[in-house]
Amino acid sequence: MSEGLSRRRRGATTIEEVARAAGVSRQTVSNAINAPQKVRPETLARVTATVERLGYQPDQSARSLRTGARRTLGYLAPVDDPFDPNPLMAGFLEALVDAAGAEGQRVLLFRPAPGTADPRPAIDELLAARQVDGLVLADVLRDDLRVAHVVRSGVPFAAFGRTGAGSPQHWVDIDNTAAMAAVAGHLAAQGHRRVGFVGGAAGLPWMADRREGFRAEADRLGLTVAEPGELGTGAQGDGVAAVRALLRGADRPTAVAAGSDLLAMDVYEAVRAEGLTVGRDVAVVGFHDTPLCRHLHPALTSVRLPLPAIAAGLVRLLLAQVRGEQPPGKGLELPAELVVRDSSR
Amino acid sequence: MSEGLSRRRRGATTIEEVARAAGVSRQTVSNAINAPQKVRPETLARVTATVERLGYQPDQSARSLRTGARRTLGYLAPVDDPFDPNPLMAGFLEALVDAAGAEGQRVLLFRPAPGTADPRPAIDELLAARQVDGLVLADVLRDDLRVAHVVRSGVPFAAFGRTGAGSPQHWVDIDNTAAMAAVAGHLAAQGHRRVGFVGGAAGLPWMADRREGFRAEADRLGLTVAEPGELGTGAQGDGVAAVRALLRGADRPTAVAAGSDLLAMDVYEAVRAEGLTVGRDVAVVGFHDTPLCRHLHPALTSVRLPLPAIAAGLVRLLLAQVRGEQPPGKGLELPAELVVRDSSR
DNA sequence: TTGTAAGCGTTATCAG
DNA sequence: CTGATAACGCTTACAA
Repeated sequence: MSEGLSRRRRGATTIEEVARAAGVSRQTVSNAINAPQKVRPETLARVTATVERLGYQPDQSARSLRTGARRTLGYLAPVDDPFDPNPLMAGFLEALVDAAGAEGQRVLLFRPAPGTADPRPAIDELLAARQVDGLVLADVLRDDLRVAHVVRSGVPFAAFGRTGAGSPQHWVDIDNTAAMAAVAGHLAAQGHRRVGFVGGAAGLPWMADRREGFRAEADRLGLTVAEPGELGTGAQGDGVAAVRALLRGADRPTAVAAGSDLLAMDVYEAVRAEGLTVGRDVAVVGFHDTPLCRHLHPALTSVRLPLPAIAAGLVRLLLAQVRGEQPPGKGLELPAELVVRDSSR
Repeated sequence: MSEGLSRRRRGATTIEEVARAAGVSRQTVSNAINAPQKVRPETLARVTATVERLGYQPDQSARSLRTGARRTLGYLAPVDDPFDPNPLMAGFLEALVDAAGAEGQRVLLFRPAPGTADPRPAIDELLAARQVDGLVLADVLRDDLRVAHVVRSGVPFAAFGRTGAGSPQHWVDIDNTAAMAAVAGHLAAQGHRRVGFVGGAAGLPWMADRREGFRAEADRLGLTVAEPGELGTGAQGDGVAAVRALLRGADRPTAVAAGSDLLAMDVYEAVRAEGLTVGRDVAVVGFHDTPLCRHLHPALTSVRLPLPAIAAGLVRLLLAQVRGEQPPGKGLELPAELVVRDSSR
């Protein structure tokens, strides 16, 4: 019986104890918590006070076993390229935990087994053990293995990033196109006529959207857009070399928009290497508004993602499915905000 | 009864179904999973195969209710200063999830309610609902409110960072002193005689250790150490100004060690602003080895934290307590590795 | 409105 | 080594 003892030692108050202390039955306490309108106000007050006094909370395992609801959302942490990690992972997670908490949900982190790239076994395990009510996926591609898998398994999910046309449109994303159009507009308003775009590794849908959004608006405004040639992500220096080439010659761009703050750092270096000054000779704009921006000199203008709104949207989308409601048939596209700093004014 | 139906829809295989399919009783299946040595090998094989085939995993809620073990560790996400976020949050979390997973544990993220600074109510809630077996705390100070609180509540915990002498020594930390001694040694070996240290906001114990470790070893090696005056964290530019002052005059340091990679960025800027070149006129060393290092020009020498080992140590420490074993009476101090790049050679 | 009884899926106890 | 029975703490019909 040392087992029951150790459990008791954790100070776990049970519903039974609350009931006894309040002079009512177990079920009345349960009702007071889950269906207060079923309890006479005066009884409710007494029970609530007792709950408060004893610091009682229902045991989540017992509750889950009975109701089937885990009150927990799983977040599949992407396996990052250490060279180019998701710069928002930490901030997004914090926003997600807050948004989930506002709906009474916890966030459970999980990852593929180390050394494994395929996340599907990890997903299956989590679902088989019934530890979550739904899943949040980040960095979702149009054609994503994870999405296909969770759709097949039937678990509620919500994606940060867009799913393909064949999949349920359970996603939230920022409007990359509009954000970069705003960047182009900002640069035009500052008087720039020749602008550059640095997007890094091709193929990522959000990067493609940023490029297109920038080019289209720049065209509309009569700006000339230049892009460097191949620009690998990660390997140091070659990105800089490509941007330097862009900055040579008489008709060099007077402003460069980058697809991420890290890429903007490369642009800073290229500008310096060409003997020019960021913010005076060449304006630079980044993307993500990481803490980095304020540590660069001059401070970097960047596009800020509405992380709390994104997280709230994902949680709402997820809980709608958990409750069996029909989620909206299309994704949620949120605006991102341009934060202007000295690098572009 | 639509409730039972929806739960069933999730495809949850029960132990009962496995037992039927394998032609044994429930308990035999349970034994096969939890105490294989109690089951005759041939039966075990049959049961295991059936478990595999049906993708069965015990329902974690039921299991927790019965055994008291949640198989889940709580991670209290620090409320970051957006100006100076913990640069390792993402990487540390990934390591923690991996380390926990290796021991069959999940990681549950939680935070104080938004707008609240005091993490204690959030801790109490999590414990009252019995959702975790133990807690991981990060960025722990010698005299930490959170530590005092969890000690009082009696829940197993492990701290990244050091706890005060009055608290249980359930912590893992890097050897900041030795790491910075290694930095001083490295700079001395490169022929530097006058070196600087930039530590940012005073008062943080790890920063104090870094400073002391650096100064002590520099002294021992006969180096002259200079430090800037007040150097606020966050507010842009003033840190740079302080470092610039340090770099003026004939006996300027030829190398500067920074207490973080972000501070090293300020040093880069100060060096440039003084018309000098990083890596040639002034060597620079950072701390944390964030992805930033490889995006700076020249690439930044930095101190890499052994995140997987730290995470593994924390999990081991935590599980020892959960199992009722006596944890070691002192903390675990792990070495950090100096990664030399072009900024200091 | 309250109390009674049942059962969620699992593991531990104890008899075979 | 295997099979019946009880219990973990809770919620939800159902009857009072």
